[in-house]
Amino acid sequence: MTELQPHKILPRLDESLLTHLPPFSRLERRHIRTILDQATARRYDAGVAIFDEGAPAERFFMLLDGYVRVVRVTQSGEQVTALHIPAGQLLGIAKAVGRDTYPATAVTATESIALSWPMRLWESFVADYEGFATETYKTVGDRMGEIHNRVMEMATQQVEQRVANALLRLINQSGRKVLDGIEIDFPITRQDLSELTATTLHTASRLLSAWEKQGLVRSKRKRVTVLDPHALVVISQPKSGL
DNA sequence: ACATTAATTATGT
DNA sequence: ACATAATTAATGT
Repeated sequence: MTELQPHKILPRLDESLLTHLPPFSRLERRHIRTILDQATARRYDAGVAIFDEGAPAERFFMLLDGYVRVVRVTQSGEQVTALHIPAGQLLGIAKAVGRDTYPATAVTATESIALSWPMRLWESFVADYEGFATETYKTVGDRMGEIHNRVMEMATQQVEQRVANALLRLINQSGRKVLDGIEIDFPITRQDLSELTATTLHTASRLLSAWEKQGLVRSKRKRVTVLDPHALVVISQPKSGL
């Protein structure tokens, strides 16, 4: 009890942490080694910001465990969750989109572990490691596509369809199979869901309650399980005649 | 077809 | 006991 250390750095990072992750999977062992030797590992409690929107992008991250939400704040001060990022993906890669500040805030949805590197290493990673660039730009493209899809949804679909779609995406990207359905693998509130779909907490709550009565979903506080994905797919289809 | 306001209840530390 | 989450009804645009 005499030596209090705020947080411990993990002793030695094992190469197996990175070998199976897309940005690094094609690299030779010695490359992985030098990459790991330059990395800093940190553990984050749930609900803390890994970095803040607008702050100088000093480091980029690889999420090893947990989930983070990428959050932006509008002029009027409302929070909007842009997307969720599961373990195994890069994070805070401002340089990949030509920025030197973070474009959004990253908040841990669960307790998480991430590696990080100083941003000055970005160029050398891209230059030195075959496949790193292509893989990361692919994920950037995927994310932009997803955000774009949501913007389209906001304009065209009704609330009921949007939250149905949001739930379907969440179980596809971050779902965990349980006995009778697929549970969203991180704590998510009605508020979160409403931010994802640009509606109010109350509407999201009503829809969830209604679907629960119909046996499509089951939810406890902060946990949502989809029991009948197909029924949600049906709901997510725009109604004919509009 | 939704949001907003407000009151009420449930749930987790 | 307290704060946070979720439900529900009433009212507004």
